[in-house]
Amino acid sequence: MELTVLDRLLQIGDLFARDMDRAFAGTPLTPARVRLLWVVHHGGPVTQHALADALEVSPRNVTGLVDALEEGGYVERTPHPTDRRATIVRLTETAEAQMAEMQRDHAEITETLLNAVDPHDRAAFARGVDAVALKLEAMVEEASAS
Amino acid sequence: MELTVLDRLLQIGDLFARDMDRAFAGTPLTPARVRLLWVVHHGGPVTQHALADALEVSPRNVTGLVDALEEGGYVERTPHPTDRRATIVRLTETAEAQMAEMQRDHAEITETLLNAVDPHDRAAFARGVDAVALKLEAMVEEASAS
DNA sequence: TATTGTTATACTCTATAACTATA
DNA sequence: TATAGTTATAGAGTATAACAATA
Repeated sequence: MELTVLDRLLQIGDLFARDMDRAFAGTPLTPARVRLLWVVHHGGPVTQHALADALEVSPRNVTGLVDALEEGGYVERTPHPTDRRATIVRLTETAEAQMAEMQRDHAEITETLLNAVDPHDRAAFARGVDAVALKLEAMVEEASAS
Repeated sequence: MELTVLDRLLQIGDLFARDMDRAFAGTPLTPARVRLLWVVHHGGPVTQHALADALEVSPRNVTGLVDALEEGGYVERTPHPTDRRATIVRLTETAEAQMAEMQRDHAEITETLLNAVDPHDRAAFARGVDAVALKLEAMVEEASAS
């Protein structure tokens, strides 16, 4: 069975996710937890509520993820300086270093994958990927509006 | 923050998954269950064990998915003609029709997305997607071998 | 002895609803 | 009255291990 372009695109996401999974096997890190760390790494210390919004999950879900990450020594809960209801989540030094390394790996993988594309095709490929992502985004938005 | 090509590719997978989710909201169909139906639709009636291999999940997991799908009227368990240990899973007519429709939608989406790519870029884009998928597949295989 | 599917158990991700402390 | 986070509860996906029936 020949794979369509869409199949290929979905396959890429799957492969990448599975590779990430494998990379964190044996640690308490799971995809959802890594995603939280990734968001805090990029956005800096943040309240759990804002984190729930950023991850598009429920506040309750964030509580569980932060619980596990705190116990594993990846994040710290510190009180909000002015709002005593709120909790600020920040990465520990270990986690910060780990995310920085992950970011380097990410960049390296991006480069390796792009190098796998014929040099003459690269620019068109990048434009195509952009166009498809934007189109799909618009389609999903339109669909969820109706 | 500018998105890299890899980010875009991952975003495409995410968007698509979320759209599928939304499409089956309100039914007992979930991503894992739809995936099982999809595999049976394409491969035909199959034992649960073979299904576990195809889906790359545990046999126990298949039992649960088939339980739910059987209760919902999407699949039927029938005895294997010669091996009395084994169970054959087949789609009901309803599910078969639903999967056929999904396949048509899938093809339509593929076409719409490709049409979003500049005609001059299309061939190069398709070649690039193929190259990236194959490269990533090779990378994952190599990584899991070590 | 090996294989198929199931029961038993457990962990993770996710959600909604009710509650507490604070704003 | 509204908001931040937690407790309570529940469903889904996943895994391993033990087991029964069959090959």
